[in-house]
Amino acid sequence: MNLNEYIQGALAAALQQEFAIEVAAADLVLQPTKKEFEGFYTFVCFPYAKQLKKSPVEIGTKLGEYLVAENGPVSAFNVVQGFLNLSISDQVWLELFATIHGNENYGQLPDKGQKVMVEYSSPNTNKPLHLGHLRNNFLGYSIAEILKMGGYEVMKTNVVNNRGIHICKSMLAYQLFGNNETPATSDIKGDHLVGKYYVEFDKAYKAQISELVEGGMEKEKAEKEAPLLKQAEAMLLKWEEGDPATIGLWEMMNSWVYAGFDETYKKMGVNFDKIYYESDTYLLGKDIIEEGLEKGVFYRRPDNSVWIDLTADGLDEKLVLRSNGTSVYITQDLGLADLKAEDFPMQKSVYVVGNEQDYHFKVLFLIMQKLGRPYASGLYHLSYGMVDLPSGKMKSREGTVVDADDLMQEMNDTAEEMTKELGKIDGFTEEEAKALYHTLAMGALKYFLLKVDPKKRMLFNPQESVDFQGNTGPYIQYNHARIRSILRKAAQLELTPTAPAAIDLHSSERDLIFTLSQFPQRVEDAGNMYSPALIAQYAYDLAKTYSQFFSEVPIFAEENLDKKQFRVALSKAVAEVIRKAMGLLGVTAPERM
RNA sequence: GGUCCCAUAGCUCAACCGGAUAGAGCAACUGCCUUCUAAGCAGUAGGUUGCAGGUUCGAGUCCUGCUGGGAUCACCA
Repeated sequence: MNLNEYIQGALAAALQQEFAIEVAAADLVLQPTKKEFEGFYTFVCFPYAKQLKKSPVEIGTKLGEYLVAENGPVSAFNVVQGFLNLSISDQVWLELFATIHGNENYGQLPDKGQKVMVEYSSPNTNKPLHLGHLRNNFLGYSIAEILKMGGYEVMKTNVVNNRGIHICKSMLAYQLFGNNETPATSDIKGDHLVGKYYVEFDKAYKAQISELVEGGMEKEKAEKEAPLLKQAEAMLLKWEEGDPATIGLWEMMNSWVYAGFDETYKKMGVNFDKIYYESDTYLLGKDIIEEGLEKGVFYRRPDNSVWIDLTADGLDEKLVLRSNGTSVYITQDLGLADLKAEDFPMQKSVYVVGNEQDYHFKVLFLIMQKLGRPYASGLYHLSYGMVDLPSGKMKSREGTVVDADDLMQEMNDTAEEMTKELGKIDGFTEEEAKALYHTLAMGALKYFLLKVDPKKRMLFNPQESVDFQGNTGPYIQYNHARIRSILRKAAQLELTPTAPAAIDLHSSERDLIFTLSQFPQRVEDAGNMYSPALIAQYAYDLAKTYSQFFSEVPIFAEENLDKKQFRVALSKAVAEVIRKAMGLLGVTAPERM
């Protein structure tokens, strides 16, 4: 039963009967009634006032009377200004609850028969993951889970940037200064070790530039002429030729990085169905250049470079192939788009990439449209804002980058500290306690990063950003743990969670059923808007509503058995939905905390 | 300079297709643990939604201009 749709239908009928106007039921705006008014659903009457030449209050009253008179779900109404507020009978709330209570798959939307690919993470193999990557990974994982629950078949992919000049820089620095150290001999995690040499390169390179500048060279020229850069470029050429020594070094260092990333991904709790490596895909896309030239989408300049003119679309002219015939960034993205569609024929393809690449994706998608790719209309750039620090933007050169591994470890420590302080781990084994710290740490961190609208840039203060109280992951986790505790006790008392046919409801019980009933729609909305933030807000809303119920309504002290069993059932349903909603954010809901 | 994004309470964030007196959390203050987990609940205080116009029954939301911040405009990725 979908109350929302039912009421829309009834309102449409009422408008027809009472005022003889035809409105499509789906077009009727129904919003949740504000807390300070009586009712659950509100219909705004203003839009019809002009058309009907009647006051909104009069319209609302007529509609309200009609809805109550039909003896349906609407038990009462009130009209405030032009707002028609509708109350729902307890009978209907209980029927609604019965459909939720018995349903293991509650929230899972019907199969849409469509495939979606979600690309996220997509790291460079020359440095470890940082705070910005955390937002990316959590977003990507979450939106993939949301789309799954929304009825799509989802493939999660990761495009690893494991080649190119920047990789050669760390390889070169390692060759020069590495003394053959390895993650094992240095006790440094593989990705951090490689990152260290990327920094080493930059230092030495800068030193060379200053030297050249002191020797009288212009800075710009020095940046291009520095021997280290020349060496790195030479190394890239060797790599492309397949020089065994270069490839060997590359493979060794990459394997360190992959091992390091795997560890970090595991801690983050994210995973992928398919990984693309740029070393395999960087030559793709050249045939598309030919195709585009034939179709007249691209044009060739006298120097042999290939371009697309997007000025008619409000963009610029864009290079798609260099004059020497080699690829640029977008060339391989064109090829990769086709490869993805071939591997997984999808209706939608989501790229989780920061908003500094908005322009790139506009161009990419536009080109795919012009080339007539059938999947082009389903391409979507999930563009998210940067994560700023109190000191401003993260800058690797200034050492202000917040490392992902470090941050997760700090969160773990904080969780441990707080949990011990609160004396919450009596009866936990060492292992259980550790697992809980991790669950809480990741819950806090993921919730913090996901509750904000992805499009917006956000601020992260390492000292104080991640709290464990109020609108936080642990608050929601806490409510889940409390319910699990109640359910354990209910089982001991041999109480059967039951959805009763007829009892009087407490107002906080109605609130809970109402909130529970919103879940499927929220999953749908979050998928359509590509916004885990909607799920985060929902989870908080549900937990908060439960918390209120918990403090206002007794469960085991209730004498009426029907009510007692109902409250257990209601609690159980809330725990289930909290667990599912948090699962959509990649957050685990603990049994105890 | 062109294009795009952002600006809401002291701080971090909400506000669904334009709807009621703009909501939460943190920080501050006041109550509430002999009862199902106080990582909690209830309450107080905190706002000219950057500024100026416009559109309309109604604007944080749409339009124009301005101010401030950011991104991007490489034969880099």
